[in-house]
Amino acid sequence: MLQFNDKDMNLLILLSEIATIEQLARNKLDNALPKDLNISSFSVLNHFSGSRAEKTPLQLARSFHVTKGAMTNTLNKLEKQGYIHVRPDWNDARKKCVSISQSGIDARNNAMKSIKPILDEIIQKTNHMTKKSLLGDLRNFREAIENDKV
Amino acid sequence: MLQFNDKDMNLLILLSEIATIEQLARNKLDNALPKDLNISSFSVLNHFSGSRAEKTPLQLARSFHVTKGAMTNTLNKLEKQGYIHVRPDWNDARKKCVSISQSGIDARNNAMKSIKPILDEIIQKTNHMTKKSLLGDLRNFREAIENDKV
DNA sequence: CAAAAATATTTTATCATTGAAATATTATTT
DNA sequence: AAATAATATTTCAATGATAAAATATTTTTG
Repeated sequence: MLQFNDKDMNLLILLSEIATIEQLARNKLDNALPKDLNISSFSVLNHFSGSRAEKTPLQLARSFHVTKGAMTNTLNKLEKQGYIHVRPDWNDARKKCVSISQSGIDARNNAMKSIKPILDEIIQKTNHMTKKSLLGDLRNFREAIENDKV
Repeated sequence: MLQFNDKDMNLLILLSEIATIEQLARNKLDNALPKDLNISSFSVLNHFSGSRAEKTPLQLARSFHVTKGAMTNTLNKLEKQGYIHVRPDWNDARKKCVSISQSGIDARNNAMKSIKPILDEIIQKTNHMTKKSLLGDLRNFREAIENDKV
């Protein structure tokens, strides 16, 4: 009779808890966002609100741990909407440089307003310590997954 | 000039950390699993390894926070593979009763063996306290998201 | 310097999920 | 008991992601 140890089982439970939260949060936010912005597009815009420095599509794909094709798709939509600027890299014709536009900033701020009630409800229902220890633990945990070579 | 408070921003960072981990873990496990089992199918089989009691498709959909259509899809595949038994509920013809088969148990154990190296590497790279506090905090956090009516 | 390898982006086929509609059955209302 | 509402499952079109191949450009090698 096969047996797996408790640590493995507990890790699977932990991962499934994470997957559940991701699904719940994604659906809630997706529904609350303006219909012209899905979570992927919003995340890219929000990323640029922290630092408006130009990024290449590949850098963005890596930041979000998403395939290059998926990022091409998201950036094409954002560009058509006028929310980002895309220009060639004059030093290397393989690359592009992506930055947020003013209307992208506006769209991001508007999107923030539409999801704020959801964020505030979650904040109100969880206490400060939970969220604070969660973030630190999650970052350690991500690094453990990110760095292993499989 | 629009301003959003730190709590909102930190919550978004936390959610994006969760999404990142989910994506990393999903890809790693998906690649490691036998090709006839994706994460969704494996999760259902694994669910039954804890308690082999029969469940309806709707109960399973709710457990995994997935739509009924998605669960129909997953269960159809598992049934074709012979990994689950599906029978009508004799008391209520709208319902079905799903349970795991012996070859489903075997497939699940086999799948566990194929992902074990990944699990063990993560376990080795994170310490016990991190994982222990993580799970508790995540459960509180999930409940905060789960229960709000939006 | 020409050929081969590496890098960046896009394209394509496939797949799993969603929301909503369709179907079937059971429970409730009047 | 007939009509209406509620519940469980399936189907369907649309969407967004993946892996892998295609294309274009730059870097490295011999």
